[in-house]
Amino acid sequence: SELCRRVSADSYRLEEQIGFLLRRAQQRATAIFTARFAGYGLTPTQFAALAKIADEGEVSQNRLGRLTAMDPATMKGVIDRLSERGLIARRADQEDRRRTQWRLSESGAALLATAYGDGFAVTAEILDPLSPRERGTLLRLLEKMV
Amino acid sequence: SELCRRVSADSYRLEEQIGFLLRRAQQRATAIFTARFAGYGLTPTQFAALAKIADEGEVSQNRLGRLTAMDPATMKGVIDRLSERGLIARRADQEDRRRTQWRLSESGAALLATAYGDGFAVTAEILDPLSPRERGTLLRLLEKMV
DNA sequence: GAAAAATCGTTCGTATACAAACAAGTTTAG
DNA sequence: CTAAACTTGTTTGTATACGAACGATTTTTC
Repeated sequence: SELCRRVSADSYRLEEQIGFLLRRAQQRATAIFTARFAGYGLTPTQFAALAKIADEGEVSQNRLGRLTAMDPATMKGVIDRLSERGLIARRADQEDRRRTQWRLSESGAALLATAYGDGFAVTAEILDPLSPRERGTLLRLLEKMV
Repeated sequence: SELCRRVSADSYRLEEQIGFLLRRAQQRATAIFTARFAGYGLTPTQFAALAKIADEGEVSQNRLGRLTAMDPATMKGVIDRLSERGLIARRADQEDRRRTQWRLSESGAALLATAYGDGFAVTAEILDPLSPRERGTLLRLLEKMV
């Protein structure tokens, strides 16, 4: 139609745009994670938060957000849900009264210890379509782009 | 501490997991898009929907969802917002009374005609950290992985 | 031709994701 | 030392994203 001709989209192909490909790749990655972690009831961001708290031992909410690439508003929701489930415990910071420090609870540590193996399995499944060499290349290029 | 030792996360590095890298890459891509498209008031998914409707001329809601990689529930929200802004127009399908067909309105076509250029600019900015050769490699690997 | 299966669009609930504005507390500049 | 600037965490509002369940309709199967 006249309308379509005028828009003239001949050269813009959505399927080839990096933004669209990244969105689809992340959808697939999330689906693989969700299937594997159904039994834990953990989302990718919740698992990332637990893993980083474990790395740090004790960490403030804002710093945890920076380490896991979540903004403060998003971090609050993730922390609230982990806290409600008793997987993490808070401690008021004496030196800076604005801060809340978080650490793993006993059950959080136990859950995470079991879940790590599935974390590796998720990564392996996501990368399965690629050769070992391609996997390294992809990680390197994504790292360079971010 | 005992808790940390037992979790033993030494080998799981969040920063190197493909899922985490994809999430960060998409965050950056979305931020670049949002900055460039602030004047249009269009989100990445809304732009993708408009571009695909333009490609198809007229398309059903479910088919549009498949073309833009959105599930039906997500598609409904995107369609509703585009429709409320008058950028797309509906038509009841005579052959299949379950279907709603969508096409660009005059203003939607006009907006999209201008926006394509910024779409290309967004792609260019996202890929800017990579060499031309690396850009091709990244697209090929993402395509293979999805 | 009737029952079964599939498709289309909708609704609800939960979970990121982020802009914007805010209060409370801490650090820095002059 | 004090005012300005910054940091920390919270709240609100909007927009994906998807599982699950649903009614209406169409297609397939037998």
